[in-house]
Amino acid sequence: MKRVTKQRKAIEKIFSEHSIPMGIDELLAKARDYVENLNQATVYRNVNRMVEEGYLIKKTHPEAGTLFERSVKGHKHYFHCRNCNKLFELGCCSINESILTPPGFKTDGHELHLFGSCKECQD
Amino acid sequence: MKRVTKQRKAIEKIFSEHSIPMGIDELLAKARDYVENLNQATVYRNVNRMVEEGYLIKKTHPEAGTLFERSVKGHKHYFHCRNCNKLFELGCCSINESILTPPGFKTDGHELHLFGSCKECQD
DNA sequence: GTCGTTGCAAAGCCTTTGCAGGGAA
DNA sequence: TTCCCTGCAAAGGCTTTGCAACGAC
Repeated sequence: MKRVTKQRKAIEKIFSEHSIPMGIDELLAKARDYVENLNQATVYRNVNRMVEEGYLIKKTHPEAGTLFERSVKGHKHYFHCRNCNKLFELGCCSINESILTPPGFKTDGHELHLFGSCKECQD
Repeated sequence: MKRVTKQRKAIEKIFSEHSIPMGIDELLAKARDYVENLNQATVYRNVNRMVEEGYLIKKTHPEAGTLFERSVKGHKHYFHCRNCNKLFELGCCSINESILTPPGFKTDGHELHLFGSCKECQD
């Protein structure tokens, strides 16, 4: 049976407050505000379990490494700075999924990533 | 100055014959048909350089790990099956990047992913 | 001959795992 | 009390790096 530990609560809290994908280190740092001596292995174990449970989605970016985010079906739009590798959330768009979906396939969400330089990396 | 070694030629040849993304091991195995004692580190060094040169693109698949494929210019659109994790290529779209780009940011490309179930996973 | 490349092995990450103690139910 | 979860440290797996030898130019 599953147990609700303060470590797990802390990690859930982080994800409930941040919708941007996060790496293990970032997550660990934030979670340590709630659980001072939180261990990295514990974070790994929890996020992996959350992925299995379907609460999180695991992504791997060639440069940013492994990232986790809340699994939310539907629109997701990010601006990805090629220079500093930060992700920025974008507003909504008007993608017509059905036009793009191949026959026989069923679409339940989409993700759009823009690539370029963010404001701070323009110099 | 760059030198054209038989090792590098072998790796280029593999990519010119296969358009599907390949992992290091697969690549190494194939390339050893041409260069018997090809070393793994050499493959890593070459593909990394090819990525820098823009000849290859590095991707990470949740299950298959790190994959390399020839870079093809233009928009990239994939259908990602949530069930079997396969990627399918989609046709073109008509994204208006400038509408979505925040003020002060500069966009130079985008990627669109649809998510859902592929034809074979509908059952 | 020069100096970029390779092969080999060691070192570096990131992630997982074994184990004993701690804590939720 | 039970036994799942955590912290710690060690082990794994993938990737990079140092170094001497090799080979393209």
